[in-house]
Amino acid sequence: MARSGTTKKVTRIQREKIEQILNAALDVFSIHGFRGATIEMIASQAGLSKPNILYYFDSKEAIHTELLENLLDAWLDPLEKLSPDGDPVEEICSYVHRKLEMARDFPRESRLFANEILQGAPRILEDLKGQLRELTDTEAKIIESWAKQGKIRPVNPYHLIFSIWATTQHYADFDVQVHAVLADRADGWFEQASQFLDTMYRATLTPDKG
Amino acid sequence: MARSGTTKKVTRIQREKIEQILNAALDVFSIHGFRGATIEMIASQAGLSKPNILYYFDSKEAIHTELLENLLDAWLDPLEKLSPDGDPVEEICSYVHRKLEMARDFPRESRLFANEILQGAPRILEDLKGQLRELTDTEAKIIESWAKQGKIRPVNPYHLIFSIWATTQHYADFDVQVHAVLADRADGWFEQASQFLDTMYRATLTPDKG
DNA sequence: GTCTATACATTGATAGAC
DNA sequence: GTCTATCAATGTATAGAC
Repeated sequence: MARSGTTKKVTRIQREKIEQILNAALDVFSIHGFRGATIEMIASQAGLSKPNILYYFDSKEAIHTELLENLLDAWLDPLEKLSPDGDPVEEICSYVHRKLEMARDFPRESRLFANEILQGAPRILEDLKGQLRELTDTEAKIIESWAKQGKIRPVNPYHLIFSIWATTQHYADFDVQVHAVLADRADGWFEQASQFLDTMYRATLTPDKG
Repeated sequence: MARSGTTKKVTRIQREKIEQILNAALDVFSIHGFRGATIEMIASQAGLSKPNILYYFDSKEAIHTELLENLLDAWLDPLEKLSPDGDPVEEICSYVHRKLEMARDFPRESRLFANEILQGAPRILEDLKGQLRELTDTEAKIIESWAKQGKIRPVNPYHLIFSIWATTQHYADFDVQVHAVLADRADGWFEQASQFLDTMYRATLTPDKG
């Protein structure tokens, strides 16, 4: 019996198999997208048979959904950590840094997310309009209040946030392009990007002296 | 006979039909990606029958390839127009503006490209490593020389270019997310983004006075 | 040139032996 | 729990009438 909604007891072995499948599925979905991926690919990547995958999950879509749900919380966590009490420029630069680290350490998650958004976010549009929108509103208000107090230069907080998402996730989502362009210089990309973005956001946000 | 490699005479009518199909295919591929798209979808969008599509193109892949080839030149054109003789900050800001206009006016092309890169650029990797890499090297050298002359602040030219691509294409590729977050404020997104990016890149690039 | 009908391959999902 | 075998659906591409 496949573990549908009514999960009872799940043994350690079962949990490990499920992790193994989800990990393989993340590999496959993040590269090929939902429709481009096949259960066969996931099975092969996980070292299991096709029906065995479907013993642990009801359907291909069920695997995909579980991955997306797991993703969203972790993905938004760095934004949530903007502290109103810290030094504004440092807070934002450290947010940029955390996001860039995620692009480096969790590129598959970034691409899974990008794939979903690109195709119109059919499975997470409600989350975007709810959870993400609320969180962004909250953080935008913090940024706005910093601007009003003259602690950072006046900028549109939403587009500041968009630019941070874009510039950092770019290194995961467009990884192939980045490497094609940098070629032999690609090795130090993380440090280079980190330094560039730090420079850019400090220049953008640091208020004029006097 | 399908118009394979050996194209002879192509009438005006034929050219129009081909345009019609390519336009419909761009709609479909840009949303669903290559594998997610079906010939049936393209046919329906173009108001033609499925075999009729395959009368004008050898295969689904042939349509996709033609779209990608048409795309690349137009896509890289704004970068090519960076003039070494203009005012550096203005040149770069106007490049940003042109790219943002393209995200607004050609979002389908942007998403088609993004889809392809996300999946590892199987069909255009050689172009990226050749054409794109050379062009970027050339423009990076121009930016570097501006920095050496003190006309802009010293920044890593490659990561400056990456950030411009990322921030502008974000409005096409992540359009759904942008609209979900901005909600009722979304109407003026282009002007807001344009102003924010102008502010950011001026702050980043304008050298300190004195 | 355009259609209907169809061949053929892929793939999601199930049945049933072990 | 895991496998082989298989079904049903989907989708690419072709054949052949008109």
